[in-house]
Amino acid sequence: MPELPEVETIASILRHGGDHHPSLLGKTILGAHLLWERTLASPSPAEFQEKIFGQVIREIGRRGKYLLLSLSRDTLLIHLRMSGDLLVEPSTNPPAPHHRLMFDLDGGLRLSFNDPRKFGRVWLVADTQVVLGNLGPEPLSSDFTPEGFYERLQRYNRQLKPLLLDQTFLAGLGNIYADEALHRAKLHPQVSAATLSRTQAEHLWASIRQVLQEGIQRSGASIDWVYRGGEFQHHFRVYRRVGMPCPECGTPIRRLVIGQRGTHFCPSCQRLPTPLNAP
DNA sequence: CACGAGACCTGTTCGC
DNA sequence: TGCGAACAGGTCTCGT
Repeated sequence: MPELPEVETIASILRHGGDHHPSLLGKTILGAHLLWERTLASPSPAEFQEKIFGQVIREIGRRGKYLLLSLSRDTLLIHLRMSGDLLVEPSTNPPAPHHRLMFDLDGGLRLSFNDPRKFGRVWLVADTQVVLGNLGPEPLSSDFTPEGFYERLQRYNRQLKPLLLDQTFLAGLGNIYADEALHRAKLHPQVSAATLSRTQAEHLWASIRQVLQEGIQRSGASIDWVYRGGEFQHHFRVYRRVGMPCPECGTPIRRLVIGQRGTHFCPSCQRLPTPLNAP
């Protein structure tokens, strides 16, 4: 589920409080219950239990698709992968189906990591660089510039779609926002990054920021049974809209598999450049 | 270096 | 209706 806008939305809810719970800032972690072993990436379960006890949640942030809870001594990093979600509930609730890790907090609250597909991972580390060290630039930060983006695109003779999904190239884009950004930039997902003109690169840069900002503004996208609250799914222009008309030109949207991911695009607005030596 | 396949998992939806 | 196939917001590892 969660790409940058969804993780940002969850971080914001945990930081400022939600409909039925207060902010988690200042809460003390009284204990952890690990229900699916592999959810905890590091350290060992025993060390995790021992280290997390008594730490206070000081800050709640995000880097790429990682949720960051800065604690008294360490940082708790959470990656939701495909189906993960976080909820705050009374600590007396019985564990719901698919709960993988639960944190008891003071005030009778519990922070629960729910993840049907079990792909999500949690780390407790002193140094976040161990986990976040290879991430690419943060697309909404001021140091992500159109000039720098153009120069980095030039370095890769790779198809655009898989490159945009590569978190070491750019942090936070996932399948939905990559498809939506490419459509707004009128670029075919299989165009080689290195062939983009300066203007095309700048257009893509602006499109990426636009879709992410709109996603955040609409509290993310909610699809299927995972994650609730977001509205961005009502504003997709191509994602999962096979056969429906392109909002720009009316041509039916098509789907391709690129890098093992379903890819949605308008075959009219997003054309592959014709080779110069074509017959 | 660039790319594809397979793995990790469970649940929903689609097609016959 | 039933049942298997296809598909799903992500990332890692291996082989070519």
